[in-house]
Amino acid sequence: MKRATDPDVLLLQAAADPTRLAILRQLSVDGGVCACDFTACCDVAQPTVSHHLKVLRESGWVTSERHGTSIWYSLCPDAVARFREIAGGILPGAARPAAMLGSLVTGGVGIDAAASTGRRPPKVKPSPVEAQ
Amino acid sequence: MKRATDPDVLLLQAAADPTRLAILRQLSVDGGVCACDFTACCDVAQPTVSHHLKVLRESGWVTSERHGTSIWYSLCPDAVARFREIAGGILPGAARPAAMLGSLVTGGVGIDAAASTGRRPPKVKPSPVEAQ
DNA sequence: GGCATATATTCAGACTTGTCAATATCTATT
DNA sequence: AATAGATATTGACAAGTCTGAATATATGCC
Repeated sequence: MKRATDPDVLLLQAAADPTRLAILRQLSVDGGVCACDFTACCDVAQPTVSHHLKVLRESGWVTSERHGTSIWYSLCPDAVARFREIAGGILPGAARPAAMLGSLVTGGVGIDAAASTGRRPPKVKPSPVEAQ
Repeated sequence: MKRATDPDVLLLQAAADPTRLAILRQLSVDGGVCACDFTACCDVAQPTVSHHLKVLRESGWVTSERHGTSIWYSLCPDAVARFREIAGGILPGAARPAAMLGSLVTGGVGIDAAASTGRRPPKVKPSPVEAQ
């Protein structure tokens, strides 16, 4: 497996687990939650909760604060904001025919279909939109 | 590993991979992209691209459409919208002291801190907010 | 049909992840 | 200091994932 280094991917990977998403949602509802309470909402053993909390901590999703013997977790606003940005950055731009506008619209950032692969389109390479 | 069944988790899992996130972002920029072009933007072999496209297809992220020998992929608006909803559903509600309002606010959906674990808070269980 | 191109599938290997039992660490209380 | 409770760490195992080589399938053109 190619170890993920992109921070966005790390953030998504941390959220992409049933137990951890449940933890995030619980924190979203309750604001600050004692670590001991997650064993109930997630139906896993205590070491497992601790493991997932560690993953969330190291990926920047949550911060912890000790109070007596228990430890309280809460969401990290930066991570929440970044998550929204990632989601907001993906748009279904299916209306634009890539073959015609792709290189213009992307301005060199995106793929120039012909140049990137070093080959020509077979004969014509019609967009799925304009074809039909 | 506990197989994920929650559709939200499946959607996140599909996006939480460097190659697949790159594919999603490329689709977000270009609208409709020929499968052959992803090998360039992701720097992986053709079978690998095909594998990731399958994952994205089965998780509902993309739809495919054949045109001649090539196959065009585009983002599925529903998945994009759902992704935004998931992101929007996580809020850093750290301002609310869970110990005081938790059971009231969640109305039985969230955790009732005292009841869920079948035990009482040690002596007092102060919120990290009100403590200090 | 035969050939070339594009995409999908199969298979195997290396690596990662989720889980829990056992144990350790830390804190507060007596 | 001893004890009790909460959380973290270690270790091990099962299961999943990513990857690419080899191969199969599908489409279009001659």
